[in-house]
Amino acid sequence: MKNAVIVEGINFFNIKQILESGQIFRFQKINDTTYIIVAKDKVIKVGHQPNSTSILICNSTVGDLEQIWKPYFDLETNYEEIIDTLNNKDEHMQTAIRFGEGIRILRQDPWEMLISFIISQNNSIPQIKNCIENITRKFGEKLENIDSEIEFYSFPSPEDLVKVSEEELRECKVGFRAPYIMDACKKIIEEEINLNEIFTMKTELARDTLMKIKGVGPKIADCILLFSYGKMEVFPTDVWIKRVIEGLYFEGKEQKLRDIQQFAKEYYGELAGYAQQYLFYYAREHELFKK
DNA sequence: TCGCAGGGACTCG
DNA sequence: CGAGTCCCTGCG
Repeated sequence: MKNAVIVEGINFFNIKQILESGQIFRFQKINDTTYIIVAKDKVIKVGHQPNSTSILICNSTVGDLEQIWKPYFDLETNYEEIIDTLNNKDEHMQTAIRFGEGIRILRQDPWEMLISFIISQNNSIPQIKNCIENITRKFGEKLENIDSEIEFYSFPSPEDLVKVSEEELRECKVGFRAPYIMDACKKIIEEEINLNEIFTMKTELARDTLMKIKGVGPKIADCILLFSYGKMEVFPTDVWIKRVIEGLYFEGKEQKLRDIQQFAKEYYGELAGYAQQYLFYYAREHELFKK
């Protein structure tokens, strides 16, 4: 494989856990230790053996590694410290962390996350992936291939998507979310919302700003804040994590969304986002607290 | 085979 | 607030 780089000395990194913890939709599994990822208008292949401290990244230069992939994979963050702190909370958290201690929270593109999580509402993961792939194939541009078998496309920009009709969007099978996507495009193009400014906003204002877009409620806003803006104190609360928290900390009694958020804020503090990822991955893989 | 629910949010009453 | 509704399709 041409242009492969190796990163050494990385602990708490497991490519399968990172990609299958629900934060990313554009990846393809080759086998348990090899995945293709499409991000930043690039296609890379990542190879990593569990318990190894080195990561192989194909189709990357050393420059890309430093500028793009180290931040993208959150390799600069000290996960040992995060894990130590969360492990002190209780045995549930310890169990969840032991199961998914190689999870890292990716820093993905805000625009792509905005559209992707709008699509995610009341939808299943295979279906979400399909919609996004349809959109990239229809409105994106073909990316340089790393091995001629599969073709990948860039995620279309707001400028690309704003020209698209509702009917064309519906052809991508996004259904009732098509007007939401159009509203997102419109608000970005007309500069009612500037996605870059959200980086510098405090979390509350950032969330309120995102929620001005139709189809973006608290859960989707929090996903965007966590998975692309590095706002680690948010706690995206979907039906799964809600049942997990109710099951572990409220004797299985149903709570209001507000109560779950309040609990997470008090109990996990600025590490709430990480806690959410560990709990979510653990519960889903084991189908705990399934309805 | 077929009906149902799925990582929510909107819109009413 | 609470309940009903929303495209679409993978999965039971």
